[in-house]
Amino acid sequence: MTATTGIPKRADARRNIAAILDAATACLAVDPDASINDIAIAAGVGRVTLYGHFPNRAALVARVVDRAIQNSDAELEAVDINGDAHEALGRLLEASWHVTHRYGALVLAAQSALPDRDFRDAHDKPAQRVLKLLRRGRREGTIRTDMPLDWQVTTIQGLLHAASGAVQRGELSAERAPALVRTTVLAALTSGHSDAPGSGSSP
Amino acid sequence: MTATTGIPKRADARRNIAAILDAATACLAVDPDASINDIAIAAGVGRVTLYGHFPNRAALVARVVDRAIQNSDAELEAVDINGDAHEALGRLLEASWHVTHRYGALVLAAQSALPDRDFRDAHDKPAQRVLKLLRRGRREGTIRTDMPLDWQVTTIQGLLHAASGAVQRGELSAERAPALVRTTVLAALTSGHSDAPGSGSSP
DNA sequence: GATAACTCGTACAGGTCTGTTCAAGTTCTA
DNA sequence: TAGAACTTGAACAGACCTGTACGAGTTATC
Repeated sequence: MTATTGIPKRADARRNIAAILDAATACLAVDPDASINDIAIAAGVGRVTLYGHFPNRAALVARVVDRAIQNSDAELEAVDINGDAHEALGRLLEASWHVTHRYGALVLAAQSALPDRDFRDAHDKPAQRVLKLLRRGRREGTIRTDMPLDWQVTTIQGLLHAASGAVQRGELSAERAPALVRTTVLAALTSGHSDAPGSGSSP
Repeated sequence: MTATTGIPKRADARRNIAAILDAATACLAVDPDASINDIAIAAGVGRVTLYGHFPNRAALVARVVDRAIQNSDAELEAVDINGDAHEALGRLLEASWHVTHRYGALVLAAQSALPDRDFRDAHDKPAQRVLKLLRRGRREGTIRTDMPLDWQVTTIQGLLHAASGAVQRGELSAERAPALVRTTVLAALTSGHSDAPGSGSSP
């Protein structure tokens, strides 16, 4: 996706682009309606410079989201999905928490700035990972099957967002959040008896 | 709260005010950033007429939210809180679902248009009811006590919003939602064994 | 049916945001 | 060090929103 043009950008240009992308990520994660002006200022460049690198708001948001997805994907890819589905889901949840918390409301910015299709594709990808794991858990009997699979995904996303919001509002410490999300989601989706008292660190 | 002025409004004025309030509720529930223009059109009145009844956006939103809170409160007040806490919470959840679904994103409109204090007060009130019930459930041993009370409230709100969103996006039918919310929340917050298979209609 | 209350369209002022242009500077690169 | 690439502030046009003003037309109410 990186420009097919043979001429490489100048060093300062590349530096600025990176700064803009970083600033945009930070701004949009907090306020999905952050203006181009705010972002330019946060990046330490002029508004015109920003427009020199990104044709419009949508393009910028798209790039930011793209990068966020890529990073998130790498982070989630590193999670060990094998072994007991219950345990694996727990690990995936904690990793997902970090991603959700870091990128916060960015998803909302994407939703209003990107064409529906693009947004859909981007947001669905991480869901696939969860979906796969849930299917396995259902097959193995650790995940309850008396509710739609989609709803279980919705449940997970909902709780992740809720936790992220609570932390941002200062109602919950960022340290406690991942364990709580893990415990709560597992309790909600587990079929039989549920234990998982502490945030177990058993090797 | 209704104007202390002795002179009652004319009939058509009252009718229009009602129409504006209804339209505003509907518009804001879908898009918290709906413009005054959109609302006026939806209400079937001129923009100027709207400004004749409400001095500004904030005042209109405040009235809409006020009414929504009042209605919600009545609806939730009608729920039987007595008896088994587990069962009672189930009933309260289904009622809460209807409220959440009806007023959707209105809470967001309130958040950005109202002074923080007013908003806080309004949104905290319904939470009190849940809080009270959760406390009792914890005391009685039906609700798990190994996670903060606040988090449990957050969990409930998060799942309600998630369900509302899923229905609006067409991923979930409005009929199935209440039972799913109920089952899922109870599974998440119940301490011991959890049953609640079907959406029981046992008298 | 007369009068006050109400509505309506148009139009305006002030604000914010987006995206573009331009002319002048700065900095990388070769 | 020369030239191309890049940055920059100021300034503009266009869009949209809020809130206000006005004059003419409707409609409830007594």
